[in-house]
Amino acid sequence: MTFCNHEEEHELASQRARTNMPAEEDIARVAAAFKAISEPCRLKILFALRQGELCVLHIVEAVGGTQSAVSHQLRLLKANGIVKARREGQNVLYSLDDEHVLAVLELACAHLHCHI
Amino acid sequence: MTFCNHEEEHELASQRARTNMPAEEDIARVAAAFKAISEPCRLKILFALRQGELCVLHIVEAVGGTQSAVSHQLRLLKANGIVKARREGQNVLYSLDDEHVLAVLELACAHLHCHI
DNA sequence: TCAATATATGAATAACTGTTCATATATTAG
DNA sequence: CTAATATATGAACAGTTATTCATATATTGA
Repeated sequence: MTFCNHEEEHELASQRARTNMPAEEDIARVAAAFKAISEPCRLKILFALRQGELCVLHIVEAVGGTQSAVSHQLRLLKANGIVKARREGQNVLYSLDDEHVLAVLELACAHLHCHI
Repeated sequence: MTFCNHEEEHELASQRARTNMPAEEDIARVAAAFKAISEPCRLKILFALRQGELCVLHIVEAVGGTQSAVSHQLRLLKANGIVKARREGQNVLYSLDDEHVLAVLELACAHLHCHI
């Protein structure tokens, strides 16, 4: 505690930071969710799904890459609650899990000043 | 185009997905920003900074780890526009870059049903 | 100027992640 | 049932990333 000789309000903030730190488990879940949407290929999938639900090969068309790679990415996105899937005959249709996902994307784009 | 035999609306969605896909450069920037906040250690830093600006060693106290590791993480967060820093004497005080950052965190937590 | 404190960084290693390839499973048409 | 189409997955390799260690830079007080 000999470090940081600035005002008392910062000391208090430091204490609050410790007491208000979320549980390790919640931190890990949030981190995993962000990691899921932190690769260009997976982000492209999400941007593609803004248009509505798409089958796997349509997603492959939209984002490029191989069917296998896209399928692996979809599994990761689904495992982290970013997208959901439903089977319709031979096809599996993917879509964004809920409105939070699109909201986060739009916030991020606003933050980075890119108009999408 | 022989795949995916479902309704016409999905075909149209697929076409729109291609035409409305953001530029590679924007995709990369968004991905990098999410990657920056996708590691537990860096997320803890952000949660700590909810309380206001903190010097490096207070952050180290709040999140654990070594000073060196935290400093590396802070550099990454700053390089991606997630946090900002200002020097005050011997200390460098870090804070969340703007209100978008907190908003994204809160949205993510709401999505995952964790109350923080 | 010298010592002490705070912060930053280069290099190396260890751990993690994405892609590819081959193949497996699932569904439907014939 | 068989063939064809759509989707999923295990294993291995390649590329990336986080941490550590040692050290460098910056600021202040004596």
